[in-house]
Amino acid sequence: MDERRRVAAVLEELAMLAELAGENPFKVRAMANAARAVLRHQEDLNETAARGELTVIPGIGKGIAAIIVETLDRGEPAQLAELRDKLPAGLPELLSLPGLGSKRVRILWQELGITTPGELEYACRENRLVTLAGFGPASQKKLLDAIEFRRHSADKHHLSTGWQAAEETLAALRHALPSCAAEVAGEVRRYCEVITEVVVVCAGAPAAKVKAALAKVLEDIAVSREAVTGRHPSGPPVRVFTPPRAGFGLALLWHTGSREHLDQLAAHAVRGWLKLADGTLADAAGHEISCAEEREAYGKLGLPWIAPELREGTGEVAAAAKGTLPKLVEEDDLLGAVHVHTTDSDGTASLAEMAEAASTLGWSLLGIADHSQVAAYAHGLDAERLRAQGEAIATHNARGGKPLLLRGLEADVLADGVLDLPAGVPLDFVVASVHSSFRQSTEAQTTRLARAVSQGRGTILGHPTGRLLLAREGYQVDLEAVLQAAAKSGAAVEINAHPFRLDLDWRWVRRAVALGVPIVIAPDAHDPAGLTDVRWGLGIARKGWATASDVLNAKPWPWWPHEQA
DNA sequence: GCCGTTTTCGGCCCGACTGTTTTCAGTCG
Repeated sequence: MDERRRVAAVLEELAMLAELAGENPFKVRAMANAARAVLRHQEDLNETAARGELTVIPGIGKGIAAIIVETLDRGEPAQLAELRDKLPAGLPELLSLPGLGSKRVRILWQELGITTPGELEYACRENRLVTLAGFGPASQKKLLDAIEFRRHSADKHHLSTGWQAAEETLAALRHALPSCAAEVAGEVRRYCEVITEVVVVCAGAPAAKVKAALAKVLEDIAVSREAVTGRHPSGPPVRVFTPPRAGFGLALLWHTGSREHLDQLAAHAVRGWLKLADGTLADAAGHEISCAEEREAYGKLGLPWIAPELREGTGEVAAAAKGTLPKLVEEDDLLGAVHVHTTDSDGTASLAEMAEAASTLGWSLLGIADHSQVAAYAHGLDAERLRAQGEAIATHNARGGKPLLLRGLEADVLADGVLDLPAGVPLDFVVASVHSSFRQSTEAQTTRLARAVSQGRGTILGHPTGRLLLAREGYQVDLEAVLQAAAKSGAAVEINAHPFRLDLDWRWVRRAVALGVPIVIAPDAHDPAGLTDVRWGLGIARKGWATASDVLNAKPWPWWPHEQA
């Protein structure tokens, strides 16, 4: 973690604990603001501190400058340890439950002595919350649901987490066992938005060597008959299968496909007088057929290779047999991306830095979409600042700067589906974003979002949730109705690829494709590194059977306004 | 705690919803 992030994390924790301790809310906010200021600060913090110029940074005064210096020198300010000692350790976890803020957490703690989610669950089940001031039957039920949801998702992980764990595992194997064939399989390879485990196939090495190779990457490593298992420090369990080298292709096929995909493959195999079961393929005489490469395994089954993203048993085997598999959207198809934040709202890099990062990625388009005015918490742009940003973008484009920048806005959807758009400021596109006002009945949320989407071409629907998800359980939208509205108005639907907002279920992507609603793959990036998050969105698009022509930011971009001019 | 003065105190970012009240505090984004 770089120095800025480390200091910002300390300031954020200080703010959270100070809030729980009941300190002045404005002091708390000052800490949180300072954390953001640190993230935005361009220069090396140590150098700024050495010159004694920390207080030059807006939002940082004498007090917080001292905290930063202490953090840089000693790793942590004394204040932080004091606050941790003063407060029960479970309070931050309580605070993270939806519906609980610092005030209510303090009431639970001081009135009922509740300091952990477990204690809270007991209290709810014993009906002890209803007598508490500010609480009632409804909040008791909501909290129980939230705890239940958390338990239910405890063994689920975001794709980005699984991806990271898979890459580290794979790198360790390839480094230690260069002669082996190793590849990621399972849910990660299929680009499932949520994964329960990481699966890797490593062929051609004894399990003991595989175990040794993983010692630095995984915890709790064990060797069973068919696999080496462990747990990545970030959470997900990892299984590494170790077939003989000659069986790599078939093992990869077997450990990648969903149960449904494998069942359909087995049914297809029978028609060719073959038997696919338990990871082995045999001919009519019962002789085992080995396949060193995956393409070869599909070939033996009389099928072309099927992209891993499609292996969910939703028609891909039949399509492969008929030769009608789609030509999925590829990374090279992407011209660029939209929905990118800058320091003008809550990003941590400037417009110029984001443009440069996009150019480095080889993109020719970048759509800037900072927060709209009502999102004051994120320093949303009013008409004047939005106009100024638009002018900066126009200047960049007029100079022939790379990439071409689009003027956009992530506009919150206000009451009755009205978008928070300042009048008279020209925009190339808008990302309609669900505001907290959407936390009401499914019907009302759907109506509002559908109205927002029907406001016209170039509107991109942001953050819709079809099912789950780990971090976004609050939204309830009838996506079918919203997609219908989008289909009518020519609006596009966004796949938000931010690791924690990867919440457009691939089944809805497929539905959008079927309805002819264009898809936009958006990184929702707040810094240059975030731009590469489009890979998650790209994977989900492919999983939803999207081709280049289904994706708005793949060639060509028909509504690109500057081309029309 | 930060900031900016009509400089040493008073304001700090806001709109909407929910569940609890019986007019509003707490939470969220």
